[in-house]
Amino acid sequence: MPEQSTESRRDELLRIAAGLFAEKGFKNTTVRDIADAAGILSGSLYHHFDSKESMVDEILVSFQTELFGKYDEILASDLDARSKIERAVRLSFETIDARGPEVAIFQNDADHLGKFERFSYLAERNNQSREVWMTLLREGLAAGVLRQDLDLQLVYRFIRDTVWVAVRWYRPGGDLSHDDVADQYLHILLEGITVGNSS
Amino acid sequence: MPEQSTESRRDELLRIAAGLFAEKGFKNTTVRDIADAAGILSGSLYHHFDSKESMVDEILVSFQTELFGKYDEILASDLDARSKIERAVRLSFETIDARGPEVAIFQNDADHLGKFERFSYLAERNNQSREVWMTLLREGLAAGVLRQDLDLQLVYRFIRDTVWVAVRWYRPGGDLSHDDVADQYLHILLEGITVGNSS
DNA sequence: GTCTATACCCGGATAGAC
DNA sequence: GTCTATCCGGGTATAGAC
Repeated sequence: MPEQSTESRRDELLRIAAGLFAEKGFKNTTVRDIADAAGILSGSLYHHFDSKESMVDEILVSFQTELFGKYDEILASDLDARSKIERAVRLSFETIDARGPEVAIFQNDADHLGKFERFSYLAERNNQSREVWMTLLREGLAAGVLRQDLDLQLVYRFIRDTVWVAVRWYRPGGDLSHDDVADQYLHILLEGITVGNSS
Repeated sequence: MPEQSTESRRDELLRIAAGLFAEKGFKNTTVRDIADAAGILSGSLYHHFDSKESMVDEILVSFQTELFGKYDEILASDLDARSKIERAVRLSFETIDARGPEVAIFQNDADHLGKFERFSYLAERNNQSREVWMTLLREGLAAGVLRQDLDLQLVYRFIRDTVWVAVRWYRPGGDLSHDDVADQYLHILLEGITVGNSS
């Protein structure tokens, strides 16, 4: 078994920290909180990491690298316009399922962290995300899939906000799978909640 | 003029605090921040308020009293089921427009504050809000306005999350009025973004 | 109603022993 | 790789003068 799941102590500490950052917020989580949860003392954390900032930095970078790799796969695929939008929406709910803490940190703390130079990549990723979605929506409009009277910028904002906000209540392993949630959400997004709509 | 807009010093301080709580979060806003913004020293705040907690408490209570009064008006009105849902959605965007800071505080800090006894009313209001929306949705279903295959609990969560999340980007006095945003959002919610849907 | 001065606690981070 | 001990800054809150 060449790739066994040996989580290094370092990775374990990052996972513990991510959970706490997600739950309480970055600033409201103390290094003592993290150390307590890991069963060590706060000073010992500094054997592994420079600072609390370094920890959240590492968490966010690795998360975003993975996520945007998947967005790029969707853009590069030969799916039709509607299917690409569906895939991108489903990717969000899969990500909430698999990487909930990272999504929550991003939702709650990215705005604040982004003000510091060290985290300037957060704003770049934000722009990149907008470009991905606007490309998908424009393709949908050009393909005649989307209604012509939509304000695409506004549609983008709604989708961006709504595909991620479920991280507040979704719990992996609960009654609803991420696929169930994605099905319902796509149905609402694509066809609305009222009767008399197509498909 | 019997009701002139004499904002008391106390009210002014609460307004300043609300803006800062909304921008930086409750815990990340210091009493010194508030005092600086008000042009006084931190010690002087304690002439007006017991504590920082009292300030956010007062802000949240008065906001919620006002908001839920309006929900009750909608419930008690003789509008048809679809119109009630539309009114409730529009009320959210009106509230974001008129009381943005309070909405933001509620969105960002209510979960955390709600863990303390002093703020237990937040959980009660949360339940009350769910009851309002579930009532409206059940009326919509009974009236044949909504699709029968919807998971109403899930629809409720989506609406709850999405009608308030616009507080993150909406700016009063900008290009889009709250009515514009509500129009577009209702269109998406009720009929979806794809072509071939009714009305 | 505001200021001065200060108490007290908790936060991130460090140095060096083990 | 962890612990002990500690520094220092900044946080909430208080007492009393003005």
